[in-house]
Order: sequence, then C-alpha cells, then structure tokens
Amino acid sequence: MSVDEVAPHRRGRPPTLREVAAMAGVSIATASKALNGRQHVGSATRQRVQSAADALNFSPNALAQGMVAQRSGTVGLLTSDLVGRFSMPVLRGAEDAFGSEKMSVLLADARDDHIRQQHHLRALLSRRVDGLIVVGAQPDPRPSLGQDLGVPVVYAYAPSDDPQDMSVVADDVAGGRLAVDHLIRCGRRTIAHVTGDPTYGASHDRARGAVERLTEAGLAVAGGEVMYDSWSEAWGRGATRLLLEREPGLDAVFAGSDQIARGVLDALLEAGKRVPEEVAVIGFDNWEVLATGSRPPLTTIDPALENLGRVAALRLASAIEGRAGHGVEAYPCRLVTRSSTAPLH
Amino acid sequence: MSVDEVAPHRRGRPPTLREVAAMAGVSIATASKALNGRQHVGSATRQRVQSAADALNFSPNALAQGMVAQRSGTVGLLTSDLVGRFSMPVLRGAEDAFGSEKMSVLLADARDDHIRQQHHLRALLSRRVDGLIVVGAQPDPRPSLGQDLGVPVVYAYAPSDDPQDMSVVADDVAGGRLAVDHLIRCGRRTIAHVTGDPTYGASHDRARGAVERLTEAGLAVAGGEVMYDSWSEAWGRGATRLLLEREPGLDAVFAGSDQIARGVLDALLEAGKRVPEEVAVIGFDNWEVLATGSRPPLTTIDPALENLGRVAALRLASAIEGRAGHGVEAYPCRLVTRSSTAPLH
DNA sequence: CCACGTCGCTAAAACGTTTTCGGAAAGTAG
DNA sequence: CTACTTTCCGAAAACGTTTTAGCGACGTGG
Repeated sequence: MSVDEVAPHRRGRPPTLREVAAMAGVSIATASKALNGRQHVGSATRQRVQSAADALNFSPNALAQGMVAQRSGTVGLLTSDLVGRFSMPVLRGAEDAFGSEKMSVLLADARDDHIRQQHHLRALLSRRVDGLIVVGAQPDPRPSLGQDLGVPVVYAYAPSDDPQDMSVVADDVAGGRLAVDHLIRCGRRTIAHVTGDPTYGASHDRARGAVERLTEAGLAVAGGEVMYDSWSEAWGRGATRLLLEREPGLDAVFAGSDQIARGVLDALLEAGKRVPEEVAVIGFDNWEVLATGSRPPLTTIDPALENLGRVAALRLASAIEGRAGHGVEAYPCRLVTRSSTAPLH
Repeated sequence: MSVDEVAPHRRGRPPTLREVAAMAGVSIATASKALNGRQHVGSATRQRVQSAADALNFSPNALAQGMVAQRSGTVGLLTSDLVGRFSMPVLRGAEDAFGSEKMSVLLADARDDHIRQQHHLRALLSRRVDGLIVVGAQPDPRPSLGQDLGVPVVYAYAPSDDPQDMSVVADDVAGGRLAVDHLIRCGRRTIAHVTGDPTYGASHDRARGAVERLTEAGLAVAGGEVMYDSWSEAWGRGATRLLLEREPGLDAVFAGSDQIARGVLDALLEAGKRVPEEVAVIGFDNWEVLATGSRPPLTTIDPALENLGRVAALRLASAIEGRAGHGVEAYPCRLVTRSSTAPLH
C-alpha cells in the first residue's frame, strides 16, 4: 500500500502530521504524542514516527497548535520609535529572554501617532498575542493602554502613568549618582552638570542623583546650577564656553547625554583644556558611535537597556502564567570607563 | 431565550463568532458572511450582526482565519543586526508598505550567528509566515537561504549571492557619483576621497562612482589615490592630516561614511581650515545624530533605506501573489544638503 | 479459568474561522 | 394550482493540531 493513498502529498504545502502518521503507519494521535514526548507510545513506534518526521522535514503548524492550546506563542512589541536608539536594545533583550523556540515577537511601530497605535493594537490582539511589551521613545511616563485588553502588558523604558500597570525603567537617579560618584573618586572637586531638555523627567532625575552625591561629598554644582537646555552637541559646546568663564577651576563635567558630552569635549579641546588631565568628562547613554569616536573616547553611563528588555520579557512571561505584577521597577545603570575620565594623579 | 443558553460567554477569553451569531439570532455562517461583506445576506440581518459584533467588541481570530485561508497574514523579518543603524529604516519601510491591517511583521534577530539564524528560520516557518525579508548588517552579498524554503524571500540592503534570489539594494556607485557631482557643481576641483574598510564591496562601489564622475570632469583624485582604512572617526582625522600635507590646494573631501566625515571635519577645523568656505565636506549614510550635530552640519548622501524597505515589501507581496522576481535591483541615493558644502562663491 | 491492571494504540472532539451546498420561503409566470 | 426563480439562511466540511476517552491485547495473581 502506497503512502500516497492514505495521505497524498499536497504539492507546494508543508507536510502535515497526517502525512507523517501515514508514513509511520500509525494514527495522527500517536504521531502527535510520539513527537511531543508524551507517554503511552512504544519506543519502537516513537522511533518510526521520528524518522518519518525527519524524512518529510516536518515542522508543526504553530497556528494550529495555537488554536488548540489557546495561546499563540507570540508577543506583540509596540514601539513609538523604531529608528530611535532606545527601543532597539530593549527589543533585543526581550527577544533574547523568550527563546525563539517558545515565543516570537510581533513588531509594531506606532510612530507616536495615536490612531496608528490603535490600528496596530487591534491587529496584534486579533493575532491573539499572549502579551504586549510597550516601549516608548522617551523615558517619561506615557498614557496607559488600559487594563481591559485581555492580555498582560509590560511597559519598558517609558513607564505607564497608571500605577496599576507594570513598568520597568532605568534608574536615572542612581545613574546620575553613579556618574558623579565616579568623578569624585577620580579626585575631582569642581564638577558641573550640563544636561538636556528640562521638560524631560529624566533630566531632573539624573540631576537629582548628581546633586545628592555632590552634597554628600560636601560639594556644590560648579557654575552655580545645573544647566538645562537641549539634548544636542551644540548646547554641549555653548554650555561649556559659559562654564569656562564662570568656573576657571573646573575639573569635571557630567553631561546628561553622550551628544551633549561630545559638544563639551569639542569646546574643551578648542579652549586648550586637556581631557582628562585637566578636565574629566562623563556622558550618559553609552551610544557606541558617539562614545567611541570622540577624542578621547568617552566614559559614560550605560542605562543597560538590553537588561531592561530582558526583565520586561521575564515579567511578561510571569504575567502570562498568571502571576501578574504592577508598579514601576527601576534597574541600575552601569559605568563604562573609557579615556575621558582618569584619576587626578 | 437567553443568549447565554446558546453561546455562553467564556470568561477571560475574547468573544467568538459563535457568540456574535447567537446574539444576532443567526447561524455562524451568516454572521461570517455579514461581517465580511459577502452577499446572500439580508441588509436587516447584516445590521443586526454588525451591532452584535460591535456590542461584544468582536475581533476575528487571525489564527483561525489563517488556518482556513492557508496564509498567516504574517511575514518574517530576519535581520543580522538589530541594534545596527541599517536594518531599522528598512524594517520601518517594510512595515509601512504592508498596511498593519493585512500583514504583520514577525521579527527575528540572528545576530550574525549561523545556528541562531537556523533556529529563527525554523521558528518563522513553523509560524507559517507568508514570506521572508532578510536584511543584512553590511551591504555586501551574503549567502542565500536557498530556494526550497517553501516561501518567497526578498533580500534587502545586503543582496543574496545567488542571482536566482530577489535582492534590493542601495546603488552605491550612483551614490559616489552623486557626491562628487555635487562637489563639482560647487566649483571644487581638488577633491579627495577618504573611505572605509577595503574589504567591503561598498567602499569600492562608492569609490568607483566617485572616480568615474571625476574623470568625466577631467579631474583626478586628490592625494593621488582613494584612501581606504576603516569606518571610523579616527581614520577620518588621520587621513585628513595626511591629505593636508600632500595637497595644500585641497578644496573638497568626499568621506565614505558620516563617521569618517566627522573625523575629517574635526581635523580640518584643527588645521584652521574653514568649512565650507575653504574645504567642502560630504559624507555618506545620513546618520542623523552624526550629521546634524557636527560643526558645521554635514551634507551627506542618504541611501534611502526606508524606500528600500518599502520596495522589498512590495516585491515580497508580488512574490506571495505568485509573481516572483529575481536578480538584484539597485535604488538611487539622495543628496541631503546641509552646511558643510557650498558653492565656491 | 477469572478478575484486574497495564500498555499501546486509535477514534473523535475541540479550537474559531470560511466556504460550499442545499433547503425553505416567497415571489412570478404559466 | 404548478413550475420555476430568486432571496436569504443554515448545516457541515475543512484547515492541522492536541487531548480525552475508550478499546483490545497481554500479563499477573488468585
């Protein structure tokens, strides 16, 4: 009896369990159990099924599995900023934490457009994602998607404004503290802080951490105040020129972003200051292309975004299992030492 | 008769067509036809079904639809470099071209690891993606995935090494030509080309376009030869110092990447050259953070990666419909004018 | 020889849709 | 009143898998 009589090969389409079963001479049920390592299957039979599956290059239809299991093995990742630098590492960490075996990531880029976001949300829910990770483009709180989506949601990088939701974010306060701590350990005493847009909560958090640590060391911010403006190189340059007038004894600058730090470095070099011998500079973000290309390469605070993504994925996995959490969890930043800081001999 | 007797609400799970049908007092078949705009449904009935669906906030299960339609409405995007700058715009363009309604994007980051790539590939095929977009981290050809995957594949940015496959890439030769053309139009005559890693095909393509255009204008490369080394700011600085010795009359530099261009700008400024008055500089990539932060902001060649993603998606859609293409299609780059180039008054 | 387990396997239901086919009701023509 | 069309609707199959329930066969202890 030819196999084809029982389960003819459907040209162009992937093989089904039915064909595997036919080739092995068993029922579909037995084939399923054999391949999934269930018991109640003889070991000889299991072998035959396995061989048949290999021969046909069988791979189970995840859609069909999803139908019966009532879960798609899929999570949605809703981002507001796909080209941005921040969503990517998070995405990567998340993709990592779910092995590609059990979970796949369905990507949706909302582009900060609310109606586009609603469309994407509908599409993802229609695909019956088991959960959702929402990653913002800015570290500030964003509006909650609501509790009644039917699937668990974890917010990463940008927390939800609803404390009932679960959010994982970088600890900006601790990051600012870490930066200043490093500068103090390097023996610096006249430390300025040049940072970005004052409408960002993150600016203030980083500044708060920085000032706290300065105060503990009995120091004040050099220049008299934290300097806010924009996250740009140009501002880094401008602020530094001001600073050099106001504080001739300046020996360190904590920049609120790597872009600002680049500007600070440029202005210092232009003014004839040696970095790090005379003035140390530390940035924030660890944006590789900026930090490694500068003269000298930039010491900076790494917000550990991949880790954030990993944690978000773990929290989401827990929530899918039924153990939902809530509240905002802040994770520590990491100091990355390059050549723009060094001990004051 | 209560609706619940016919189709009780399953707590925690999304509503099904069965429940919608029950609420509207029709059969499942009729409900399906009504919602999908099929004929053979009375308009009053259609209304009732629609209302019921709205009331229940019904959204059809895409997995089930996929089962019967034999397509998942999903494409896989296999990238080698998720944090990299190049895959993202492509991804975005692709996401754009398929509306989120009909197609969703399943993301997989292979991280240049062959075995990881195989895993992801299996996972994607198991999810029965309707097609695959493969986007590389480098513009050079990459090994083909083969023809026997059962789904159409389009390679973007990095072409497949098998001409039987379909690839869409940026036209580096035309890009190099475009850069030099712009410099010549600005009245520059002594034009150097500092570029990156000589093992990249893209370096040579860009250089070829540049030299062709120079030759047409009766010019030779300033400094005597195209300068290859690495895609770094440091190399841009080093090369420029060399160049200033060899070619005192230098009035333009075409940098093979924006990173290199940043180095070139720094070195020129340090040497007291004014940009663009004395020396014009043009980069390649249009990497925003680098190009807009520099002093002065950088004129550069934009490889139009979003467009590449869009085209890749269109080609893939055609292939899914059965109209498969093959070969390498190169798409033009775009000149983005900022302040580092200007006519020689 | 009987009662009872255990083992290996299969038939069938279920998941949520779409589509095909047939049937009922109502209208129209003869 | 019959024959035929048209209009609207429902029953059932199909997609590919997992799981439940049940059925023989076989061994074992009495």
